[in-house]
This record gives sequence, C-alpha cells and structure tokens, in this order.
Amino acid sequence: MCYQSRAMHSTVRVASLKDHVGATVTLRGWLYNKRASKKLVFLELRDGSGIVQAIASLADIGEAKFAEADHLAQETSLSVTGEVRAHPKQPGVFEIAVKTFDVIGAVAGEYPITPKDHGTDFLMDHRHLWLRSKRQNAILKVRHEIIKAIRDYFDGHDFTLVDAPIFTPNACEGTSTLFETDYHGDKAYLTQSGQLYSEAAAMSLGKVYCFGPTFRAEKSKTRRHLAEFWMVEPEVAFMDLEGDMALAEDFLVSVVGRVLDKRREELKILERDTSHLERVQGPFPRVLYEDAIGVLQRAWDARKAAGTLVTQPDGTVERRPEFGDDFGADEETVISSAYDRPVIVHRYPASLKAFYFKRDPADARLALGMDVLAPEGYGEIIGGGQREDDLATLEAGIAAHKLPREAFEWYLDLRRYGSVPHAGFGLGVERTVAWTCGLPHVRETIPFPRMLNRLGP
RNA sequence: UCCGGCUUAGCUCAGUCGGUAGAGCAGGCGGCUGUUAACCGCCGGGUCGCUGGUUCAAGUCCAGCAGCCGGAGCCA
Repeated sequence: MCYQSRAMHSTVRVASLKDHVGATVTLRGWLYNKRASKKLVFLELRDGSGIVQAIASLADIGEAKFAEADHLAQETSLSVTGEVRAHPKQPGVFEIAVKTFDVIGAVAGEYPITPKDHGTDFLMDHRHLWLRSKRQNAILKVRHEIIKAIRDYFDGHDFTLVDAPIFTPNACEGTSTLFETDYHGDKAYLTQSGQLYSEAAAMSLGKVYCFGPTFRAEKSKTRRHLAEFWMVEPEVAFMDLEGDMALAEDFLVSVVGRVLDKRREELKILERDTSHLERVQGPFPRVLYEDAIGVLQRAWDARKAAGTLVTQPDGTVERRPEFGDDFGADEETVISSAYDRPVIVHRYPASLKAFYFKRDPADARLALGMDVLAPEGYGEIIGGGQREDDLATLEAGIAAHKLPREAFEWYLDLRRYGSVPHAGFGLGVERTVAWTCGLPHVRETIPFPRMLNRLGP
C-alpha cells in the first residue's frame, strides 16, 4: 500500500528495498543515528521494518540541504528520496543515495536515549521511547509472532476462542492476592485466570481457549513476575492428564518452531543462541513429582557431602527436600537443567494445588496436575492439569480450602449437568517470550510492564 | 514482608589514606569523501539521593529514611 502524496516516486519500507535496486524511492521514518564528514552525511533511517543508511553528499544535494542534513537531531522524522543501490562493503545490504529529504517532525531539545549505555530504570521511565530501539523492536516482533502462533495453533486444531471476563466477583482459586476494585458499590477483583470460565465454555464447545491479560497483586519482585501479564488457557472436554501433557508438548513445539521459522533475523539481533530452541522437539521428558523430589534429595546429599549447603543468617541450615515441598526457582533449575528441552513434571501433592484439580485415582495424595519447565533456568511456563469432575469431591475440596461456597455455585453446576472429564493448562506469554528471546527479565517482553514499583508510563 | 547491593553532570560511570569534582557519551562549535555505538580538537554542564551525626575538614566514616536493583515467599 502507498500513502504518498506529492512524491513522484513510490514510497517503500526499508524491508522491501531489495526489490527496488536502481530505482528512486521515497522512505519515511526516523533518524536512528548520524555520522558526518565534510562532504558526506550518513543518515541511519529506521521505519519499523528495518534500518537503512542514506548517504547525503554535498555534491548531490547542495550546500543548504547538506547543512540541514548535517544538523539533523536523533529521532527527527524524515521523508527521504533517493536511489537504491547495493552497499559497497556489505553484500546483501542496500543503501540510499539521497536526492532530497524533508523533515516531517523536528526534535525539541535532546532525545533522552543516546546510542550509548543506559540503566534499566532510566530506560523504563522512557519506555515509550525505548520501544524505538533495535532490540525492543525485535522483542516486540517476536512477541507478536508468539501470540500469532498461539492463536494459529488453537484455531487450526478446532478450538474456539472464548474470552473470559476481567472483572470477577470472587478470588477464583482463593490463593493469590488480587487487585480489588470498586464495582458500582460492590467489590470486584481483576482476574487471575480465565480457567473456570473456560471450563464452562468447554462444556458448550468441547475445545476452547481464552487469551487475555491477568493480574496478580502479590508483592513479587523477581525477574519472572509482572503484576499484569498475558495468559492463554486452553480447556478440552473429555481430555485427561496424559492428553493434556501431549497437547502442551505439541503446542509448545509448534510455537517455538514458528519463531525459529519466521523470526531468525530478530533472534539474531537479540544474540539468541538458537541451538537451545532447535532442541525443542517432542517427546518432552515426563517426570513424576515424587521422582523430581528424589533428584533434589540426591543433589542435597551431594552438597552435604561437599559441605556446600546454604546456612541462613538466622543459623538454620538448608533442609533436605521431602514429599510435599513445592519447587522454588532454584529447584526448578536443578530439575530442568538435567534435560536439554522442556520437561513436564506431573502428579504433584494435592496439598500444593488448587481445589479444582482432580485427585489421582491411583494415589489419593496426588493431584493430576502438571507443569512444563522451560530449559536454561526459565522455569515454569505452563501449569495445568485434569479438573475434578465429580460434584461431591469438588464440594469437599471447596470446603477444605475454606472457599466461599456460594461464589462457586455456578461452577458446581458444570458438574451437576452432564459433567465430563476435562483438562487444560495456562501458558504465560511473557515467560515464553523471555525464554524464546533469551532475556534475563520478563519486563522487556511486554510493551508497557506493570510491576510492583512501576505503573508508568 | 524479609535478606543483600546500589544512589556522583542529561546518560553510563570513576573518585585511592577524609583535604574542597573527573572521564566517556549526549548538546554546541570546528576538522575529515565511505562512516558503522565513526573518529580528532575546543566549549558549556554538579544541592555527590535526603536528614542528622563524628571531624579543623565528609562524595568518602556512622545512623535513620527514601528510591532503585537482585533474591526469597507466591506464582505463569
């Protein structure tokens, strides 16, 4: 599509320059960087699709235009017209020999973000401008590709998208701290999960997913936490835990494969070692929770023998892991680092899981839950399992968790009227983007992160 | 909430033994036909987070507070 007005030349984007070699074209974008000598100015122009070097020569554009080019400030928006030609030194790279240019929007004062280093807090304060950088541009594109791959996967496997509400009348699982809002005089909470609603929808459509923002008010300050994050939650009627794990595996292989297929260039900008991603192929190892505890116990035993157990400031020594313990970030890393691809841990103690998990018929201590742990220490990116489909057991679970029964009556209706076995999971988009891009922190994976100490910009 | 670290120019940082403030980048001016976070020269730029204390003297030592970062817990 062409948005041009007066120019006689076709207006193109940087990414398509290879199709216009020898032609005179017009590009519109922002000045990313500039290098100048007495008779040449090198203007690096970015337009979202890429960055191109435009060479303004004194001999070609005249003294007045040359002086103007020489004084252009970083991030000035420009329309540049010139001839497309091959870069004399870099094969496969194209540049523009400037014939003329016009300033669209000048820069008032100094642009805060220079080509040199900045600290994270400063950059986050200028997140609205930071998004223009090469690196953030690449992350946004990978995020987009992941979201599109997620939708394409489910849409291509007969799932129906069913949006869950953001305002909820109760704390769904009764575990997390939720954001409370005033809802016309009543208390309402921002959703922490669309799962219960997905279960209702699955009883209508069979295979559904919801995809939207979720909110957690916990005062978590780690590289894996956001107050607002996006989650996709498929839910499938007549599916059991084994089917759930198979779905999660096939789905993850598909999503990672798509990024490798479509976003090589962006992963290269991010300096991601893609060999880690190439190994994301089925089957993923499946590890029983109890066996994972065994692995942690052996690691503890080895550290004890080596005398490297951690002593807390209050004098207590690191305890030997045992059945019933949940996994922290360190434990997840120990388990996942034993494998070169995502690992599925399943059949957790029921005491660690929410009320809606189905008990393992073979072992009443266990819940039919599973987590997918990403490699390289990225931790849990998927959590899910088979849901309790028996009315009486679910009622007992709600009572045992001391949850307000009346708030779940609609949910219990799903078990009263033609209950079926069903299962699903939730995938955290930002953790998946962080892992795929090899980022140290989830804060760069979302355009405008909301964290414990950040609500703006 | 708990533990640890950091806070000096617009930005990123250095600042020794306590002795009165430095560099690079950014900005301005100048130089250079092919530069790649270009380079070279010159110029302007400071409430050393805040409050208090020790001292003849505090960016530097001590205490409290604030902000930020990392981790724990909880989770995706």
